[in-house]
Amino acid sequence: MRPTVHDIADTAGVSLATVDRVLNDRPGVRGVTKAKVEAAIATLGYVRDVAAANLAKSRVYPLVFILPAGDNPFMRGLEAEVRRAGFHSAAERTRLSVVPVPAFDAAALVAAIDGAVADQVSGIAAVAVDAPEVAAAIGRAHAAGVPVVTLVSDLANSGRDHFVGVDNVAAGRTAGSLMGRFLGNRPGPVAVLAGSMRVRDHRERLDGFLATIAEMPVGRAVLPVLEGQDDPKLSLSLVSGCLASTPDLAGIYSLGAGNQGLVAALADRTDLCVIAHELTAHTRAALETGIIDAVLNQDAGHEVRSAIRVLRAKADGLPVIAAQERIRLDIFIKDNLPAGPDEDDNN
Amino acid sequence: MRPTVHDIADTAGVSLATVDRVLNDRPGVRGVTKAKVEAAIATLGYVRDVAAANLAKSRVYPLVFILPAGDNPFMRGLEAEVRRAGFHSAAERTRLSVVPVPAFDAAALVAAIDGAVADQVSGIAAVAVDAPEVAAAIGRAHAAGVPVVTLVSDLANSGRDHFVGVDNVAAGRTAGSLMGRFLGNRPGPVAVLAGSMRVRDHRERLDGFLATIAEMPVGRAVLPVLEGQDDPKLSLSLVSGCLASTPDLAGIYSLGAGNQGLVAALADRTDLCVIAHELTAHTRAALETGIIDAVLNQDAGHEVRSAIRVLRAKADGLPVIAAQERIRLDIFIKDNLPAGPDEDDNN
DNA sequence: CTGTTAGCGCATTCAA
DNA sequence: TTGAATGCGCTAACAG
Repeated sequence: MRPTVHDIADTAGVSLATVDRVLNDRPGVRGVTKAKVEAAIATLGYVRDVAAANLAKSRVYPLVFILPAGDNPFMRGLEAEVRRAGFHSAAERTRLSVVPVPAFDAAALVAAIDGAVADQVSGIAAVAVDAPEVAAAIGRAHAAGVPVVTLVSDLANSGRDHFVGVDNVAAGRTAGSLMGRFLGNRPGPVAVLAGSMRVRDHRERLDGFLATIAEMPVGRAVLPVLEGQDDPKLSLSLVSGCLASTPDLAGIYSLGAGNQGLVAALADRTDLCVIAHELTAHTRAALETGIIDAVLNQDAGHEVRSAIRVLRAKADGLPVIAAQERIRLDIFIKDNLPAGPDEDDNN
Repeated sequence: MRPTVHDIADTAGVSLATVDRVLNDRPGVRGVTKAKVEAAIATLGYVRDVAAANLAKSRVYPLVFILPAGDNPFMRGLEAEVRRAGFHSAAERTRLSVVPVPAFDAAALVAAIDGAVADQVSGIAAVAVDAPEVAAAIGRAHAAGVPVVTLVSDLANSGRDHFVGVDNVAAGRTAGSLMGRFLGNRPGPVAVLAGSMRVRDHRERLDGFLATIAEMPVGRAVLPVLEGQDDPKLSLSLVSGCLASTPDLAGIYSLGAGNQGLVAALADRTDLCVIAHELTAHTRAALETGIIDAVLNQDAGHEVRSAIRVLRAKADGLPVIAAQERIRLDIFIKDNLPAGPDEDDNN
C-alpha cells in the first residue's frame, strides 16, 4: 500500500497534526521537526490522497461564471459546458453558478463582479469586456482575495490571475495560412467579417490574419472589415452587399460572430474559400455542405474545465501548471468533424 | 449541503447498511424496504460521492498498458503519458504499469496478456497486433473477467471491451482532402509511405486517403505504397528512390511510421506537399521548417486517460459514455502548433 | 510548539 | 432481512 500520514508520523516520530502542518505548510512547527517530517515524506515517497483531503476538508468552492447573455451559440455552448461540469463537480467539491450579463455591457459586468465578491465566492471566471472600469472591478476582486480568470477574451493590466483561451494572434495566422493555401494562385480579394472591433480577441485575430496574408508569395487584397455586431440580419446584409459589389471575391474570414448571417448570405455558393471561428450548429452544417471550408475552434469544455482547475488552485494558493492549461486551437474540415453535436471529455 | 447516506437512512427510516445495499443493489433487502429507500433517494436528489466511496472501498485497480518496445516516438510518447497519468492516478486509486513487448510480435503480446491475467490485474490496455492468436488471448482475458481495451490499433472480433483511438478511415480522408486542396491544380502523382500494411490502422488510413483522392475533381495518380517497416534507414532510401525516379512528384502522405527517414530524405525540399501522422520532435521540426505541411495527430494523453476511465468503468461494471470517449483527430499546421514539446491536460 | 480526538461520506464486517 | 460499529486517508478543532 501507499504510505499514509500515519506512516510518516511513525517514521518521523511525531503526531498526525504535525505531519499535517508541514504538509500544508502551516505555521507552528520548529525547523528541526519540520525537517524530520520532510525527510520521512521523501524517503517514503509519500503523495497526498487529494480525494481524502477534500473529503476531510468538506469545504466547498463556490465558483461563478459571468457570461454574455443573448443567443450567441458559442456563449450558450460555454454555459452548457459549465452546467455539464457542475454535474461532475460534486467530487471536486465545487459549486458552479452562471451569471448572465448583457453582451458588451461594461457596467453590467462590473456589477456582476462586485456582486460575486460580495457573495464571498471563491473564484470568478468572466468573459472580459475591454473597458477600464472592468479592469478596476477585477482589481477590486483581486484585492479582496477572490481569484479571477478571464475567459475567451482577455483583459491585460487588470490584475486577473490567469487567462483561459486561445492565442488569438496565432488563430488569425492559422486562418490566413489556410486561406492562402486553399486559394493557391487564384486571384481576387478576401473579405473579413467581425462582430465588433472593440473586442480584443477579434482584433488580435485580424492582426494575425493580415500579417500572414501579407507574407504570402501571392499578393492579395483584404477588403475593409465588415462589422456585423453579432447580429444575424446585419451580418447577412453586409456580406450580401460585399458579394454583390465584389464579383471577383475569393474568400471570406469570419472572426467569430455573425456566422448565421454569413451562411445565410452565402446560400449555396461553394466557390468561395470561407474560414470561420467556432464550431456550432450553423458552422457544422455549412462545413458539411461545403459552404464553409474550415472552422477554427476553441473547445468550450476544455476552457471551462481549465478555468475551474485554475480557480481552485488559486483558491487553495497552489501553483498553476501553465503548460497543462494551454487551450488548443482546433482545425476542423469536413473530414475530421467530430461525430455528434455533443462535445467530448475529460479531461 | 448535498444529501448523504445518512439523510436517506433517516427519511427512509432504515439503517445505513440497508441504504448501502440498495445503492449498490446487493441482495438481502425486501421489496418494500427497497422501494422506501429508492423513494427517499429520489425525493432528496441524492448523488453518491464517488471520492468518498472509493476511499471507503480502499480498493486499488492495477491496470497494465502493453506497448510496443523500440524507439517509435509515438509509442514512447504514449508510455510517457501513462507515467504522467500514473502520477495523478493516486486519487483515482489506480495503479498503472507498462509492459513493453517487441513491436509486431504477436507471440510476445499473447504472453504479456496472459501474464497480466495471471497477475490478477483489473484491466488491460494493449496496442493490438492483427493476428488470430492475439484475438484468442484477448478472448481468454475477457473470459477470466479482465476487461481489455485496444489502443491506437484495433482488433475486431477479439472480444475486446472497447477501442481507444481515432477513426483511421476518417484520418485518411482528412489527409486526402488536405492534400487535394493544398495541391490545387498542380499536376503530378503522390506517394504513400507506410510502416507495414499488416497493421490495421495503416490500412484504414490508406483506404480513406485513396477514396478521397479518387473523388477529387483533379485526377491524380497514387504511386505504389512504400513500406518502410518503421525503420529510419529503409524509409529514407525508399523515399529517396521515389524522389529520384519521379521528378514530377507532387506530394507524400506518411501513414505514421518512418517520419524520421522521410524528413531526412526530403532534406530541404519544401516544394512537395507533405502530410504526416503523429506530432513528434521530428514532425514538429519539419512543420516549422516547411518540409511538412500538415500533421494529423491523435493525442496520446487523451488516449491514455480515456483508456483508464474505460477500464475502471468496466472493472466496476459501470457503463461507458461513448460520446465522451471519442478520440479526436487533431490537425496541426505551422501556425497552430502547441507551444512546448510538452503535452497538455485535462483533462 | 506539539499531540488527541473527532469527523468528512461511504463500504463493510459482524451481530441481531 | 436488517442494524451497529469500525475504518479508508486526511483535516481541524481543541487541549496540553
